[in-house]
This record gives sequence, C-alpha cells and structure tokens, in this order.
Amino acid sequence: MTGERESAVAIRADHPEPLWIQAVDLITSEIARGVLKPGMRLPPERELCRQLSISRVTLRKALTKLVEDGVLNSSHGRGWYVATAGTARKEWPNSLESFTETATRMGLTASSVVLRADITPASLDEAEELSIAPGTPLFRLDRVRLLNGVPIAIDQARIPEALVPNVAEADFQTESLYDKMSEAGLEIVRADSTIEAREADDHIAKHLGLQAGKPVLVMHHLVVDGLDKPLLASTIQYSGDRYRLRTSFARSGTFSRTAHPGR
Amino acid sequence: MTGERESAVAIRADHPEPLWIQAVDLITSEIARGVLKPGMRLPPERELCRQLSISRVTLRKALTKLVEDGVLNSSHGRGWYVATAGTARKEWPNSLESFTETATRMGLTASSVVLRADITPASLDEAEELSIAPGTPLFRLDRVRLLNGVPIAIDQARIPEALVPNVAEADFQTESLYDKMSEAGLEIVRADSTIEAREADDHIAKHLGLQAGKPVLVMHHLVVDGLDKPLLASTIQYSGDRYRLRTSFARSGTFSRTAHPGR
DNA sequence: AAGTGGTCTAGACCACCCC
DNA sequence: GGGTGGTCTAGACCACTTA
Repeated sequence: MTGERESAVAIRADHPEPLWIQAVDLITSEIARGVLKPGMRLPPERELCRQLSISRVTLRKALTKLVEDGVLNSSHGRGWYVATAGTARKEWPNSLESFTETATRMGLTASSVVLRADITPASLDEAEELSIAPGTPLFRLDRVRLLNGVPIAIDQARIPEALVPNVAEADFQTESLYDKMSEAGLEIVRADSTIEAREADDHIAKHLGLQAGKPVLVMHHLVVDGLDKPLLASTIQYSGDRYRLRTSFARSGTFSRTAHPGR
Repeated sequence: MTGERESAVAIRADHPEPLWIQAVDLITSEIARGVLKPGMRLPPERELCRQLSISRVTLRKALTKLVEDGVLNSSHGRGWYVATAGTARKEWPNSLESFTETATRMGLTASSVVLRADITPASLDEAEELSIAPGTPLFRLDRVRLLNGVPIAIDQARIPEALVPNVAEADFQTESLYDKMSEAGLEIVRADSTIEAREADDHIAKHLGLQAGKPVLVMHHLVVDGLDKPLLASTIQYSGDRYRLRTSFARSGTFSRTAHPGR
C-alpha cells in the first residue's frame, strides 16, 4: 500500500498510441469503472503527472480533450471535476453521426429499404456542390430509413462513384454508407449542414406514410475531408412527428469574445 | 525590406489577452485582409514562431484553435493551409450563438417585439428541467424575433429570476438576454439542444403571419454552466420558410479510432 | 536527405480560490 | 499563503512528405 494506483495498466512510452490519448483512455476507463464518480474532484495536475509518468503539458492535452467530450470540467483555483451529467452526456453528440450509429446509441435496430441505387451522370447543380465535372458518374442511393421497422426518414445520398469503387455492389439494406467510405480510405472530417422545416411533398409523404404538407425536418449534409474536398452530399428528410435531432453546442470553450461594439 | 512582416500590430506579452489568442486573431485578420488566401500554405511553424515571437507550443495552440474553427488545415509533412471554404466557413458556426450574434454575423439588424416579460412561479415541468423547486420565481420572456423588421421566429425563454437580479427591468427590445446573463456573472458553457419540425399552432401562426399547420423549425435549448447547472431553458420556433439553420459537425476531430481489433 | 508537422519534456511564472 | 489551474518557453525526438 504505497498509495493509489490509477490502474493495473500503466501508460507506455513504447509505440502504440500517443501518450495523451492513452491518458484520455485511462481516465475514461476509471470513470467507467466507477473509481471516479460524477462530481468527484480529480487529483491535482502535478500529482496526476507523477502517477501517469507524463509531463504536465501532455496531461493537459488529455484533460482538454475530455472537456471537449463533456467528461470533465475545470475550475481555476479549485481543480478538475467529473461532469455530473456523466453517462447521459454521451447521448448528446456534438459530432456527426450516421443513422446507423444513432440507432445503435438508442438501442434500436436500424434498417433500410433501398428505393434506388444506381450510377448516372451528375447534373450541373450536383457537380457544382461536389466540385466535380458535370456528367461525372455519380452513385445515387435513395433509402427509406427505419427504426425497428417504422419508417422514419428518406435519405438521398450522392457520391462520386470514383471515390468508392464497386460501391453499387454493396447491400445497403444492411450496410452503412459511412463504413463503405471508411473502407475505401476516405477520411471524413467534417459535414457542413443545413437544417430546416419544410412541407412533405407527395413522394416523401407516400414513403413515410404521411399526409402531404405535413412538416418534415430536412437536413442537408456536405461531407468533406481534411482538405475540404467534398466527398458526399446527403439530404435526409425526417418525418416531423417521428424524429427529434439531439445535439450539444459548446460555447467556444476558451473565451467569450462578444463582438466589439463600435470602431 | 528585411523580409515579411505579419502585421503592423505585433503580439504583445503585456497584459491583454493570452498570446495564443492574439495569434489566432492575427492570423484570422491576415486572412480577412487577403494577405493569406484560401488554399495558400502558411510559413512553417518554426518560421511563424520567429515572426510572432512566441514559442512553438503556443503557436500550435493557436493553430489548433483555427483548425477547430475550420479556418486552417494541417497536413503532416507538408504544411498548414488556409481552408478553401475560407470566408464561407465563418458562417457555419459549430458553436452556440445568440440570435443577436447571428444577425450581426449576417449583417442584418435584429430586433424584438416583447410579447411577455414577467415573473411567475415555475410549473412542475419547468422546475424539473431547470433543477429548481416548483414555484420558484421564474422570469418568462416571450419575444417575436425580427431580422430587418421581418418576423422570423418566436423565442420563449425561461430563467430562474434569482440568477439574473433585476432581469425584468431590462429592455429586451434591444438588449440580448445572453449579454445580461454574462453581466450577471453566469458562465455559459454548453447548450443541450433538440431540433424538430412541427406544425405551427394558432398562436405562433398569428405572430409570424403564417397559416396554422405550416411547418416550423423548433429548437429547444437547455443552457448549462461548467458544472452542468441549468441556467436557461429556451424554445425558439422559426418560420419554416424563413430560416435555415447552418452548422458544421466535426467528425471527432483528432483521430478516427476504430476500436482496437483484439490483442 | 531536407523540410515540416506531431508529440513530449522539465521548469517557470501568473491568476484564482480558499483557509 | 498554500494549493491549483492557465499560460508560456526552449529544446528534443519522431513521423510523414517531397525530391
């Protein structure tokens, strides 16, 4: 009993992952194991450094990441605290989630009915949005998305066929388009999105079993990689009364910076 | 001509703001001024350190922030690049914005018509959401929000009166509720939000000049501080055909981290 | 092989909280 | 004043890109 040991598995300077990520994982698992409970204060930074055998800069990089994830909070002269929302917070993504991931998180079974899956030339508008030449072969995937068999939304995805070879051969009744993209080596970094409320048109209404004119929640994503190259354009129309988007906006963590008044 | 000078205003180690924030502002303004154009490569880190007279760690903190904001991208052995989306990206907030801030960013004039501003006891549901006792005095602020005089949305805000003393005396026709909260020392850290499409009810329809039953975009925020204490509950209902929410979802920034296979 | 970003360290000083 | 987080530095080594 020399004191505390954070975990049986220590941080290793060898190869595997950066030290700060190991620290993130270690602290996360301590919380999951219940060693650290919501509201509890963590040991001081300098003490943690000693325990984990890492420098303070590295530790703070890990702690910062955990704040972004909503797992921890810091208070200047007081210490680091485990967020009280704890587990619940994990259900408020501020990151992009695929429909499949959302379903998994909610414990429901996602399925799809494929309405269309073919490759045809891109129109002018599509080409412009995806930064490709008009006429470029475009894979079009239209699906009705269901949760536990209930139709929730219609998803219309458009992706240049060249980016995901043989994409048209996949069975999207069960497979995730995002997974296919990852397998093809595409690096999804960001999605610029618009969200609006519109009236259901006849086509949507029919497939979702709605009355035309009823509200639908329309999300449009343009998924891009690290160099801002468009990878995928996707429009999802959710039945207004069957879906509620959940997210969590951070108030830019570091400082407030209300726009300067005049001058 | 000894070479380049980043700007007439150098970074000052005196008091004002942290060095890394000054660096963020400086680089941002260089892009705004057109000195750095979308797609351009920045000078290498070590060179920038010299120019700005800051350490590499500090510079990298600034660069990391700019990546989060979508202003820059990095590529391992190659360099730092100005995001091609450039100016457009600034209009894709991934942070929580007040209506007033949104208007300012878009160059429009936000105004409000106050429908209600009074203090009454909290109901059971309200109390539960805000983690207060039922019957606690609650400030209720209902406003029609306009952009350049056009009604866009109805905003219903609920905040425990004790958190913002004398809140009922403010003139919310011109003032921002978020500003008042900041002045009262409240630290807004996050907003857990739901977004859905609903039909306009008679009350909403009347004030927005819509037909009842038309789609409205309903955003509900629960604004909390660093310790997850609820500060404010707010419901904003936007006219479906007059507003489109824009945001940008990051795919978990740092790394992909598909679960480890085995071991 | 040279250039450039990514990670890491040890130590310093400041600002805030609480006794 | 002691404890604690926030910022900053100078320098080192590694990993990736490009030629």
